[in-house]
Amino acid sequence: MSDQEPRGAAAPPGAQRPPDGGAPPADDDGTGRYTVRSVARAMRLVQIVADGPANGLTLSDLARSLGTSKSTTLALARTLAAAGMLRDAKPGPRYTLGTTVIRLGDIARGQLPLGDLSRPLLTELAEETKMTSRLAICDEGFPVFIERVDGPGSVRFHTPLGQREMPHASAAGKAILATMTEQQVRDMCAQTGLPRRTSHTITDVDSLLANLELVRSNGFAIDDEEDAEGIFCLGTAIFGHDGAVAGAVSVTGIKGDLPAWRVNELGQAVRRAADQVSHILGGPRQKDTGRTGSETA
Amino acid sequence: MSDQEPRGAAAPPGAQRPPDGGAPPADDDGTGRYTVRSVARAMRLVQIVADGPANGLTLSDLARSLGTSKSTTLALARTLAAAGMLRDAKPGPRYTLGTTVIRLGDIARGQLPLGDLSRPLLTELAEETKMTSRLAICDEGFPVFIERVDGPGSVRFHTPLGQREMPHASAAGKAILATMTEQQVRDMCAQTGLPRRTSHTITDVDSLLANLELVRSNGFAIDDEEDAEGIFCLGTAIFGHDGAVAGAVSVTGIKGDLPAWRVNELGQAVRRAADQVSHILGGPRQKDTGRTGSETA
DNA sequence: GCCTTGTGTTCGGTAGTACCGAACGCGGTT
DNA sequence: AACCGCGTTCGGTACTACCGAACACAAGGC
Repeated sequence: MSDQEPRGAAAPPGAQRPPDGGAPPADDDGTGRYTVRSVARAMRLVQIVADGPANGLTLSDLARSLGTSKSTTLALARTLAAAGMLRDAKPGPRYTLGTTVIRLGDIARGQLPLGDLSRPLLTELAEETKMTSRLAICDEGFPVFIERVDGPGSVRFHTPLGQREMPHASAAGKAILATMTEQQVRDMCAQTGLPRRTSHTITDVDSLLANLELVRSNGFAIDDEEDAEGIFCLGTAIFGHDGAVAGAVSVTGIKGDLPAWRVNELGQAVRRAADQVSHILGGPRQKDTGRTGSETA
Repeated sequence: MSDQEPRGAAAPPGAQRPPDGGAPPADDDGTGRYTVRSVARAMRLVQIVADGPANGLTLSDLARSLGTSKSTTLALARTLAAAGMLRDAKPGPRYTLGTTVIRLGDIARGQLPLGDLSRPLLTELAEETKMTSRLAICDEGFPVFIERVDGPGSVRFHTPLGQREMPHASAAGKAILATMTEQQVRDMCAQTGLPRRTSHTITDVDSLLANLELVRSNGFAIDDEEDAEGIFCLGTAIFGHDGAVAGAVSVTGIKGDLPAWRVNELGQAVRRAADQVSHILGGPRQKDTGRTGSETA
């Protein structure tokens, strides 16, 4: 986040370091140890373009955001453009994301066994519940949505794909957490904390653990305006062939549109869909309650 | 493809290049001039993983495919993994595509004005025609599909997104070519040639030009087993707010399922959908015949 | 059992290169 | 005209990305 370039600013021009090399490889870009700087920069460049406006950014914009000189930025951008990751629009070169990105994303979803297979099930679920239904994979404990089917005539939510969601403030996240041991849950929470998103967000571990107990007995997790005001989600976990949690299925809708008496019915529908996904994966159906088998791992 | 590393092998150690610069910066990686080598390699690495098996590749596999040492490959892979572009699976580190790729792809489609907006239209078209319907953007003359909606109960075709299709052997491609001048078409063909895909593929420019004339008078383009045996496609162009061709809409199905008398009806349906997309973009409806207006450009 | 072959990993050392800054040519606005 | 801003090119040098060898570990063969 707050990484600044140690390159041009810090080193006095005359100070030539003795060649015997007292300096270790010098932690690279703030990201980690032993990485390739120019590549890390290039990836940050892509991120910048992705976060930028839809009509693209100029080279100077990129140079400023990246904190490098224009010439360096040009070289990076050219290389990325040659690979199709970036694309320079015609009038007054503005860089946007290239088509290769789309292709890679499509391949990634296809390789992620759940990719295409779950689509029909999500479509069915979306029609049945009239809500936006999504499928998430479990990425080191975090839910990451990889597929989305909007309900018929439903409002379109801003639901980005491929992004880590907060485990404690999403239905999918809590469905996944509910399959873990208490210690694992505590470890997860230690990583990210439990940042408040709305006035309903669960912000202490003990309340979360109690909530997860409820998830286990109900068979589905609920996000009742805990992530965004007015938004209601409901999700259940799915399991892979090894019995470990593989992700979750969830539905999203406007809280006001949803009478309380429908919640249980929705929960059953989501759970039925999730079980079918688990079945495709060769995994077990969701356990009714309590133990989930992942404890021995 | 057949680029070999000029690094350690080619340059004699003592031969110090005269500083006046007789040699130009030495074409980098085979990709283009003035690019950053390590970044180009990193992107090739991602491509290799994408083209590899779904269960991933080992580091040694990557090193072999990339033609670099394991240590270099490790540094590249680590950097990419830190950015989320790659992901090392748990048992015996195997690299697969990371979730960032999915996120970027989703953003890219969202930024590509057609992204979400066209979805409902494609869904409608898919239900109406009972065929797989897709939307392509025009990338330097080439059609690149960015959205796909499978028809109800239709066979799932292998239809990768974000990939350049052959202009002469796809309905979308010919729909786009039909908006160009003869010279532009010839230039396009000169770039890629007209490789034969099936026994029905059009392989000489004059036949192609004649076919395009037919496209203009019909108002839609047909791919009658020209790209793949047994596959029938039908497409029409869409236009942006500047009046230039922006892409195409096409439907795909099994040739045998499609009686000849339905072709015209399908053409009208596709064209109606394409016109609606054009309308969303603020562009003109497709012209009935002949001139397409892009000739003056 | 040991030896072999594979894996992923770390560590020096050097040559090469990725980086910056300055200068250039353009098209726009003040 | 003079002025920014843009994208682009060109040298030169400090740095860094690269390789190769060595290491630790796991699996498979004789």
